[in-house]
Amino acid sequence: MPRPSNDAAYLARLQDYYAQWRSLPAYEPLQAVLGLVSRAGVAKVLKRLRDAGFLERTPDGRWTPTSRFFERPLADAPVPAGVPWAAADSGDAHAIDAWLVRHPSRTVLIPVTGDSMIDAGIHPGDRVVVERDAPARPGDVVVAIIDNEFTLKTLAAEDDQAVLKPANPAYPTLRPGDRLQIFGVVVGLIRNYRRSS
Amino acid sequence: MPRPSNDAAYLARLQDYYAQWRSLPAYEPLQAVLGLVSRAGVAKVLKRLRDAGFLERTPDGRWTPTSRFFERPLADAPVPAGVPWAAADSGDAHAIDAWLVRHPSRTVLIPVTGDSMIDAGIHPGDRVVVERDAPARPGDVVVAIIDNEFTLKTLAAEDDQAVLKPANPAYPTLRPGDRLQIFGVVVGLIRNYRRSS
DNA sequence: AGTATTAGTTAACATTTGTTTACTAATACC
DNA sequence: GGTATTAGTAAACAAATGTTAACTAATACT
Repeated sequence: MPRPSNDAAYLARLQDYYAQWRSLPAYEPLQAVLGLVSRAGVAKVLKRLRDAGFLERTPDGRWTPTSRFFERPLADAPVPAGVPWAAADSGDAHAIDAWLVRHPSRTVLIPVTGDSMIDAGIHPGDRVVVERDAPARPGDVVVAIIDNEFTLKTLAAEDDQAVLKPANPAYPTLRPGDRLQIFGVVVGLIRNYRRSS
Repeated sequence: MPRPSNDAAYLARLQDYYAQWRSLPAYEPLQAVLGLVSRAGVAKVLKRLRDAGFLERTPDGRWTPTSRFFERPLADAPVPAGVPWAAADSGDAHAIDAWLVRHPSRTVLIPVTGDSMIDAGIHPGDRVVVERDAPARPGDVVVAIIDNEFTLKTLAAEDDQAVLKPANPAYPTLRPGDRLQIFGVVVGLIRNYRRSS
């Protein structure tokens, strides 16, 4: 019964625009982007895309993409059934950042030196994504400051004392006692196999 | 002579807002975000941030972040304990996306399942950054297609034959012979310790 | 202390914004 | 063919938008 919509095409145009400008246009420029003639039409398209889960509103009422907006199927590949589709092209490359960094102003990248956390999959040359002033819980990987140096360890509790455990049997557990100073919590990790820069 | 601006703080608030909403607010809500009282003040802040290279305009005049907006401070380890935050102000910054993704249109993210590469620090739940159609050399971690499924292994040469070696003694070396089909080369890896989404 | 410089405010402006209501037109199903 | 349903248009609206100009106040340097 209903007249079919080509919302897929509208979504594609919005994705292209957003990939280029990292922002959505206002209604009037959206007319041109979507190929419509009336702002009212634009409003209806946006509402449908919201109902489909691709858009939402910021606190001040602006339209903004949801995470679903950035999802892309694994195109052109002999995709085996059962392989999750979390692939991306250029449009999603930007989402790496957003996925790892929740509070940009408090987030710092720290290069990893040494192999004391190698059993946790944290290798020399990796960079850990560290959020400062985040609450650290036992089990978290944290960046602590010991003897004026950064050190990367797993926070643990031992007899009601906070201790720092390496993920490498060759290193000892640190028991800094009151001198424990936590710089931040490791919330992510990135590794570049091309090792340039 | 000039009165000092705390544009760094303003930028931080914008970054946090954008990280949460993937969009910049309008002038009036920006007053609240920035802690200003007048829209005119907002306009001046935005212009300064544009002049500093953090913001630009979309074709229809909206403010939008530049690539520089997404750069993260890169702390050097070790860092003097007294001034940990100084590391962030060292000017050494780093854009995660640009560092990991060199050819966006050929780059794909693939979630890691299984532990066959765990000794290489590639854990289940990680996402590998895969570049398709890149030349694969022995020693590279590659995504191969075996029996219609993705598999993550290290490419190696053995008697002039290409073989796929796992990084886990519990798994066998694969010798696909002519049936070896390489989907892409792993150029990077990202891990999110917060595991949400 | 004096002064040049700039951050931020206040007030006003035309323009644009997003939305609503009533309408037309295209489509899928019976 | 007939009809219910929805995509999109047209016109109108109040409200918010972005900008300018004149002003005040804080700061760094001499």
